Amino acid sequence: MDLPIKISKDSREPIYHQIVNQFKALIAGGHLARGTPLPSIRALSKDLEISIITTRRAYQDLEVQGFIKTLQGKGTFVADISEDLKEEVKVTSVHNILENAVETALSYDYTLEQVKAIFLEILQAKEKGDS
Amino acid sequence: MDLPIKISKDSREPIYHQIVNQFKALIAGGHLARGTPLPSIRALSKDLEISIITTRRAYQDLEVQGFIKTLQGKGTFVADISEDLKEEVKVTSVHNILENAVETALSYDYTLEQVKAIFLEILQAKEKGDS
DNA sequence: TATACTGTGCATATAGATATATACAGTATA
DNA sequence: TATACTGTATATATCTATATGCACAGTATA
Repeated sequence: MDLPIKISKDSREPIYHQIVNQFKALIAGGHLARGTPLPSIRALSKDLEISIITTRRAYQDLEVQGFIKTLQGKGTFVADISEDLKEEVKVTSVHNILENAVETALSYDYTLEQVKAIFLEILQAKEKGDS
Repeated sequence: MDLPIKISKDSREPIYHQIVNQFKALIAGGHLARGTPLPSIRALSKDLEISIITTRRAYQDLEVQGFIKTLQGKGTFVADISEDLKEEVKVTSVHNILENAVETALSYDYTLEQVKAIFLEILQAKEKGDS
């Protein structure tokens, strides 16, 4: 299991929140099939150099939101969620953040045309060797 | 002076931060010309129902960043910043948030084409009666 | 059964945002 | 000059989010 979970300890966003969001994206995005075991809280904690409690909090949040399920003594696994739900999570997450970005641009007095132009530039940059 | 400063006390974003960002957008976006007086810290505090210290902190941050200047006893005013600087603030702020949104979409396994389609939908919605 | 894994619960530490009180100092103006 | 505005400084209190350490409990398996 070589999960691409990366956290920033300097970010304003809480660590447990970063973990939750990244797993949500991996699960809703289809990179983690149902039943797949997640790293144990101790393993992930050691890997990310954070406390067990922080990892646990992230896993608890994910469980409450229905993305994973934990079995004491056995481990933590990707929950059995429907494709519809995954799709809905994808759509709303991405829609919200994009809409928020547009709102911010408008608050800076950009016109819709300008926002579109900037956005298309960003996409073009991504199409080339950005990553 | 009827400033459109709105804060959310429930937001994860600190109140002073919300105030800073909104004034930045108003100033960089050209809605507040240089020399325009801002509300006094006491007036804004009362208006937003927050403490004077919180307002003061926001104003101090804005001053450090060069957007306003305060004169003891006189008040607080929009600073004399160049159009170039305003433009740079606009560009970087909006570019960053849009880029971040795209990154998030990619993390959810959307393709660039899909992101573009969703984005264009949002723009179209805005063009109609969204506000 | 021993042991080495899993997750769990509780009590606490730390940092940051915010609120409050108090006193001070500069400015405008009737 | 009186007063009613401005901003300033400082010290403290409170609340909350976040992170943590430690002891406990369930499970798998050699």
